[in-house]
Amino acid sequence: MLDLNDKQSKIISFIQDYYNEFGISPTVREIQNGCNITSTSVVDYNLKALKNKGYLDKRPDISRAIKLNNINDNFFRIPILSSIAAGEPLIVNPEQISDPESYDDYVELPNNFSKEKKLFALRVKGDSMIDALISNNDIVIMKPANEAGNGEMIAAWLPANEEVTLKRFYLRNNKVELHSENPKYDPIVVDPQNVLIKGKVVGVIRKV
Amino acid sequence: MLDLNDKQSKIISFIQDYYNEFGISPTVREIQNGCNITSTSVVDYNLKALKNKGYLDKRPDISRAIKLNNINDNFFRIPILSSIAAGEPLIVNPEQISDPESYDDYVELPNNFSKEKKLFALRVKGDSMIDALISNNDIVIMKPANEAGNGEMIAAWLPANEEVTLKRFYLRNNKVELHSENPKYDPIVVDPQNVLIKGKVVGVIRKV
DNA sequence: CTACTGTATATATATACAGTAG
DNA sequence: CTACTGTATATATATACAGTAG
Repeated sequence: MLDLNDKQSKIISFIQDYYNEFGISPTVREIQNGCNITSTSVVDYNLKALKNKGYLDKRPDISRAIKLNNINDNFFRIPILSSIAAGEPLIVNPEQISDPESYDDYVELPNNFSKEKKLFALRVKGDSMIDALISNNDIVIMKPANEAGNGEMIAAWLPANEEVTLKRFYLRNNKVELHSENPKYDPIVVDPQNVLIKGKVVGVIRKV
Repeated sequence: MLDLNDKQSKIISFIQDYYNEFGISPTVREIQNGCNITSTSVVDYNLKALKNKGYLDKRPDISRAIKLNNINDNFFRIPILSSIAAGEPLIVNPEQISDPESYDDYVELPNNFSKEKKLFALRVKGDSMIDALISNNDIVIMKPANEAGNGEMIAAWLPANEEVTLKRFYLRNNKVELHSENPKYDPIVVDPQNVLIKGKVVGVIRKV
């Protein structure tokens, strides 16, 4: 995508927000007022520029016919932060996800999947959760969380190993036990300060 | 929902179709022409009636501000026809699904889930596919199909048992073998004429 | 009452146009 | 050239209004 100046990105945001609120696109005049622009000509001028840059489409002479090229109002996008149990660290904290649009790898979920929209996803690598019916390449949908109850399926960051892993959480005798759902793998037992819970599993998606 | 007369359901369909094509709602005049209505007043009159009946909403004096109350353009709805391996027959053939909107039980999938939109879904009952990582209450997304290749996961109708079952398909020595993915269950071996393939599994969705 | 016909009209709206500044 | 200012204007558009028919 080509760069946008301040005015143009403000126009895009305004159209997006207006669309989210009303389900239709704003008029040139509404953009003018909403973005504090001096005249409709300037809006027109910048809309043409945005059209040339590929950010939107417009039907001529038709009211409210601006269409942003990546508008999606009926499902929400959550980023696939990284793979898990594959040695790669989570690049960012799930709490710090600012703009899901900026991630290349994502899944889109219908709005009725969950009321909670601040979810993220991880692609599962390996077979450690096979007995929980989660296999290699499945996408797990996660809700950000810092703590967990016994038996909950969580993604945890292990600083010692520098990896994120998908496990069932148990706190026993002041130790955190992370259980795989595969008899091949023994539980990981660590002190609580050596494990950082990143989120809880709220769904699984697999394409066959 | 209250009943609609011919003209009003035609108007609703026209708005829906127009929206699907252009991503915005039509004007009163476009509805007039598209539905062969004599004057804009009649459109206005019927739009008010439709608003009162709850079929749409409208912002006054605003162009193209009609919003159908159940418009969904970014994901598609597929019906959950019934449960499988639970003794209940499939009520209809998946090929005969006319209007996915008319089913009470459904899942909504983002448009990018599959190019094929004529899918249906079944809710899994039982543990016969546990080794394929499909468990009780999972929803399997199916593509309608009448035949299958060896090893494919299919939903099949067994007239003798009057049930739909989820199995892996194998054709060996002129017999159809339907294999569970659970060592607890023996394969079902039947003559080809005693089994009707209904669809192939294309996805699995589970909410935790 | 409901369900229109036919016409008029105010305004919502996109866009053109003549300048201006760097 | 780019990026505006300020104004004008054609038309796109929603809606009102006076009737009419059953």
